[in-house]
Amino acid sequence: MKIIFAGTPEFAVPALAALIAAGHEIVMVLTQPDRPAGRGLKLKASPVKVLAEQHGLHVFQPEKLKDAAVQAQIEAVHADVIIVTAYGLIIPTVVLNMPKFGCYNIHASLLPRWRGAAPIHRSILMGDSETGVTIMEVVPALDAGAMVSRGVVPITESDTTQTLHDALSKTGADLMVQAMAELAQNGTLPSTPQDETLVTYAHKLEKSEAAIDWQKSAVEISRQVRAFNPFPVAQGVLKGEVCRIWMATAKSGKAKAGEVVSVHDGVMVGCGDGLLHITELQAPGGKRLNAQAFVQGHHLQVGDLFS
RNA sequence: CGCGGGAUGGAGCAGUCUGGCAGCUCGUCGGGCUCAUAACCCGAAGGUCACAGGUUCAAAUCCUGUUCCCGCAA
Repeated sequence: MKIIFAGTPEFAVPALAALIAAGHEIVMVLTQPDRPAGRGLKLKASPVKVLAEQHGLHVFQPEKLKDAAVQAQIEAVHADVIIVTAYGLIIPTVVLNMPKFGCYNIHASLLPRWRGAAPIHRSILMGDSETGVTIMEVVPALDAGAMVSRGVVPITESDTTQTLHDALSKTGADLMVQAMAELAQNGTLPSTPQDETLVTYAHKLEKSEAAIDWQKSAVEISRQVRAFNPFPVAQGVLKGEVCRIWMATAKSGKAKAGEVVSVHDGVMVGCGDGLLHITELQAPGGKRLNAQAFVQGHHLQVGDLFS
C-alpha cells in the first residue's frame, strides 16, 4: 500500500515504525515544521521527522494545507491511503478525498468519549476505569468519523498520562497495521458510526489546572497528579516554594488539609478526604526525586504544610 | 546570544552575599545493645567542592571562559 503518514509528536512514532516494518510503501511523511523549542529556542525536528529521516522517507512540512501548491504536492504522490495520528493540523476536505481508500486516524480514547485534544489526561482526571484507542475514518468534523476498530486499556492506580500514552500509542500502532492489512486485502474497511448521544470532549489542559487544592479528596488529587504527569505536572506550595508533585496515590486516613503527617516511606499529606501518599516530587531548580531523597535533603518534617 | 535556577564523599542538601580547619540528613563498612524495631549507642571509610584559567598570603566562596543538568517560554 502506498501510504501518506501524517503525524508529529512521540505518540505517532510507533505507528510509523510499525507501518514501515509491515512493509508498506510510505510515499510521504507529513509533519509539522521544525519549531523553536527547548532552552535557547533552537529549531527542533519533530519525533516523527527524526524517524522518517532515519529511514530516508520523503518528509514534507508545510505550514498549512490550504495552499493549492501544497495540495498539489500531496496529490502528486498518488497515495492509496492517508494515515493521521496526532498531526496537529486540520486536513482540508480536498485532501481527505485524494487517496482512493480514504483517510484513517488513531485517536487515544474509546470514542465517542473524549473527542479532542487531551483524551488521555481527561480520562485519568475523571477517574475512568479504562480507556483505549480507536481507529476511525477521518471526516471534516473533529474526531467524529465512523469507527473501524478499538483497543481497550485498563487504567490502574499507578498509571500516569505518560504510561498510558506509551501503552496507547503501541496499541494504536498494532491496530492500524491490522486495519491496513485488511484494507489492502479487501479494498474496504467496515465501520460503525459513533453514537452522538455519548460524545464528550477532552479540552486542552490549562496551566492553571495544575495547582493542587488540598481541600479536595485524596482520590481526586491523586488523579490530578497522575493525569498531569509528565505535563504540566501538578504542583503545591511548600515553605513558600512551588513544589511539583510527580507521583502520588490515595490512602485512607484523616489529617488537616495540606499537613504532612508522615515522612517515612513516602510523604503522607492530609486532604479534604483521605491522605495523599506522595512518592516522587521536585523542588525548584532540582530534578525529580523520590520522596525519601527529597525528605533528607530538604529536611521535610511532620507538621510542615502544603498550600 | 529568549528568561531564570543549579553542579559540594554513594543519594539529597547547607555553606558562596561578608575569602580563613569540608558541614547536615541519610546510605555504606566495622563494633555494641535489644524479646523486638524505618529503634538506639560507639567507631570508620569515602571529596581533584563540574571543567579551564585568573586575583589573593589564602578560593567551594571573588573575576573570566567552557561543559552538563533543571524550570519558564514555545
